[in-house]
Amino acid sequence: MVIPAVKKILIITEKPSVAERIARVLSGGKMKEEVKGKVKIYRFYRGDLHTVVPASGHIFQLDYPDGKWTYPIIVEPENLIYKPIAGKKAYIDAIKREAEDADLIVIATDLDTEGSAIGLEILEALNIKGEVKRMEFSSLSEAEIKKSYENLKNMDYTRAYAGFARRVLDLEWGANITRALTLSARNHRWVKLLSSGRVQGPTLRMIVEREREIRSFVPEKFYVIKGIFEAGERKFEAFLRGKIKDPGKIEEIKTLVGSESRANVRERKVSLRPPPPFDGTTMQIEVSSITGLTPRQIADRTRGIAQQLYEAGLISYIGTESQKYPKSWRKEDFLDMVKIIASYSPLSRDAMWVLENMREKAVEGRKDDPAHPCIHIVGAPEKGFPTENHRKVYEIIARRVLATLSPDGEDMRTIISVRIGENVFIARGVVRLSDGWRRVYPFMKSEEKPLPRIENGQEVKLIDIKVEEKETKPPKRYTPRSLIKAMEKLGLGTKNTRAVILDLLKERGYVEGKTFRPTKIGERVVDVLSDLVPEIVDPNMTAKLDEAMRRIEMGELNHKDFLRKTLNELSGYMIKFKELEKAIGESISSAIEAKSVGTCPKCGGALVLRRSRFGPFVICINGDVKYDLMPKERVIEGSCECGLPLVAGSIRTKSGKHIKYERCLGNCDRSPLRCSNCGSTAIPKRGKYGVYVKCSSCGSVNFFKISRAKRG
DNA sequence: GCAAGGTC
Repeated sequence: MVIPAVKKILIITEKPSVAERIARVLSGGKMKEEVKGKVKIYRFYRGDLHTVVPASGHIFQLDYPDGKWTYPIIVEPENLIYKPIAGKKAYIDAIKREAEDADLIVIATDLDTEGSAIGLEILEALNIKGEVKRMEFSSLSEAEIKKSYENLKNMDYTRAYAGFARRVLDLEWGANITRALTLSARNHRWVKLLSSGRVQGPTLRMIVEREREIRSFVPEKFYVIKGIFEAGERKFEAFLRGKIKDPGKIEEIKTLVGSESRANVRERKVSLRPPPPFDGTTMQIEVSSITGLTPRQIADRTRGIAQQLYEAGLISYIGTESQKYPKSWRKEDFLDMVKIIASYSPLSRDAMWVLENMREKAVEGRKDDPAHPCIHIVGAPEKGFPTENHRKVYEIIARRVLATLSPDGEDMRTIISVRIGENVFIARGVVRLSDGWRRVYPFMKSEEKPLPRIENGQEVKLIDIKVEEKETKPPKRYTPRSLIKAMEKLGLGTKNTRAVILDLLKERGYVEGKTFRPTKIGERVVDVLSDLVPEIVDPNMTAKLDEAMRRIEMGELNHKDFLRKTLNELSGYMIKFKELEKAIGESISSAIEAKSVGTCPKCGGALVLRRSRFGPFVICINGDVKYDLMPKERVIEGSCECGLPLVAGSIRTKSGKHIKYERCLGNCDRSPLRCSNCGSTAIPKRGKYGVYVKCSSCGSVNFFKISRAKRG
């Protein structure tokens, strides 16, 4: 008897949820789950032995081989290395172990350049040899998973190379420019890090340019002219069309008072479609603006209100990016959902109304997510809600769902225009004809502005003119939202990275405030880069990269050729930078307002207050001395007799009493903190588990809790 | 100490 050899097929996915889904579909639900470390892997037989193991996004990071922190540093792409990303070890280990005895590796990461690059990085970093295939699917429907599995493709190397080229370019340009900026400034002033990159650069430039537009803005006066008209018994107001800048025009218009003319009245019915169902992001934004809760309170992964509603089985997955209902849903499924809402008494009247007036097809939005449908209702609470906020969030989501199944609303829009000579006055009105979905979802603004009934052609008389003086306003600073939109328009960053990059600009000290005001350093960095490395502050670089990636993927362009060319360009810029390093450094560092808190005892330079993730510290601008502050201490006015600044803080004794204290930054003898045992100077220290006070002479340790030391 | 991109 011949026992047929069973092969081991290893399927590697981009994330755990996809591993689970693929295993479930291909095994018909009969897979076995094994937990390796914190990673869940799945095994099943389908003829051969199949193992599905997830990655977690990128698990290796492209980096320079260890070396000196200098520039220019241009490394051939093949000499860059893949470093394991901290925190991803469990995934790396699981994949490595499962790949060892696999006969066939199937890369089942997302079907885009980044997904293929993740596949390539796993193959190369783990040195996986042998047969490799690619599973190509763009949705996680059962049919598509099965189809892609039955039609395995060759590994899509060109697509992966396109992603690899992006990574190399971003790393080498970013690291070179960051090092160049930082090192040049450091010769003059102490700076932590001055970074830039393909996305940071143009984004910061937009912020700086906006600020300069605001600064150079000259307001202009203009006039809004309102005519009061009389038509028989009725009166209405209409605005003169056009922007009036010439005050002489006002007098001219005033002479028209008393004129008669005929009204031109146009009416138009408009239907207003319901809004689409929520995806995760729009849910957060909208629920936050209706309730005043912060997006974090709503969607925090562990304690968020919506997250809890999801875990309680009341709403569907909130992390979705889809604004579409499940593709498999038929009319009955929608009816079932509305019935669930109807079973929740505060909404049952509205839900019943929707059942009676349900539209043919639910309204859906453009955004889609292969893994999850839009946020919808899956259950009703049995015994109310734990808090009022839970109730509010649930009801808003339920109402949103109802709205998508409700009929259009209808408004009547009226425009009355009156011409007197060359001047046209216009009045606009809106009246609600039917609420439609607005009955169940009353959160979107739609104001009614009724106008008196005027017939088309009716005679009207201008009886008064009112003038309001106004000024043109400068453009507004960016808000996080408007800036993210602007980035999106230019193709800068991705939906996952835009907000992260804005945080980074803040952390670097380039911008401050809620409305992105550039700091002096931010402006100087933009100026220096515009001058020396214009490419890195130009959104065009991203456009060029996108085009190159497209061509690499199509096989029209060799990624090595592309990289050679762009790294050559970079090298040219960096050589120029190095030559001018002194002047650049002076220029940047002159913008760094190192607010001095004292003078360095070693070199006499300024002492400045900084903050790291471990807490505040004081450092000499030349880096000669550095003093840590306890997390809640601050530098206060005046100085210790030894010349160093004084700091103030408070400690809590074991009995819970708070004691305020001041001390010398250098903990010299004048420090008022005394050991409770022997009376000599005691020094607060920062340890792993918090802050404690240790006596320098008798060594006794008093555990005063100042505050918990932050973990890195 | 760096970038930008995934995922959590």
